[in-house]
Amino acid sequence: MDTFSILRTHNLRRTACREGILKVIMTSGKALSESEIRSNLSGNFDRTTFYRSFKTMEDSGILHKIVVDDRMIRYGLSESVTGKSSHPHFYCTSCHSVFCLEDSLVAPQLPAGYSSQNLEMIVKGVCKKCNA
Amino acid sequence: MDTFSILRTHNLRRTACREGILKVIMTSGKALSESEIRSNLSGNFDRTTFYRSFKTMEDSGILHKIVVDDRMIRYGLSESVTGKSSHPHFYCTSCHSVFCLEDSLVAPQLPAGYSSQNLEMIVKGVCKKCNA
DNA sequence: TTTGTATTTGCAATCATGTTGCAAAAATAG
DNA sequence: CTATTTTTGCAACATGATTGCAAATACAAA
Repeated sequence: MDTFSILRTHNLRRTACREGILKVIMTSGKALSESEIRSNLSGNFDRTTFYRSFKTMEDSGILHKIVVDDRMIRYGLSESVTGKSSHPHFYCTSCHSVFCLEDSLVAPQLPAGYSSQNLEMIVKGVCKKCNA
Repeated sequence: MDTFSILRTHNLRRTACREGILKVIMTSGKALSESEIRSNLSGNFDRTTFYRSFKTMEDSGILHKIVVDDRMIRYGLSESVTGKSSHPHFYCTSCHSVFCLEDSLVAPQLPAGYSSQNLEMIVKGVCKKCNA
């Protein structure tokens, strides 16, 4: 799906910043941080605009956050856009990249009274490239 | 185990800040953020001292970080101290508390060439108290 | 195509979180 | 008690993120 259709089906206006962000993420096939996205983006946008674009697209369900403990928030395309189901992520402690894993996630048993909205799993380790 | 023994068995000096942090976490039975810990702590320590205490105790394997997407790092007692095995955490999106879940974690299959060091799972939802 | 309205942008200011160097203070070993 | 090593607190700094507001832009409707 192209960036234009993604924005349109989520009732968002088409702006250069949003389209640029989506294009960079889609091309990379990974979840990226704000700084990674900015350095791969043609055109110069204010940080504020970036943060607001992320928030808007997250709220609309286009992007989802991935947080690893290096305190850098990364954004990836959400399941409704990729068509994939919920899956674990792999964080390479050497090159700091985040990849999607293919397995599906199994929800743990919750105590009585608790309700679940969402499931996140991060596997930390070293990726193929860094292991070589 | 008391705070004194914990520090001693990990070859750390016994300081008021470290003992205070441990005591607050142990009493709460949850993973807490720096600000939560500070507000429950008698005695006033510089922010720097706090951060250094966390880092020292994390490096020694007494504490471990838990990161949820509100960008607040929480610290809980690590498995070597509690005797528990690796387990998922529950994050309440209403009261922002973090609880430990009892299930054990199952590692997903990794692609060839990838190696795993560590596994984290966060279930987001609403806890018993907030559901009531 | 032009115009009107609602949304989005960029800027400046501000806040929160976290880190570093360094001298003074405290903890431990002997 | 003293010497040595570690830890603390302060100031300065870095980074990530948010807010208010006026100017610019996107889009729908004429």
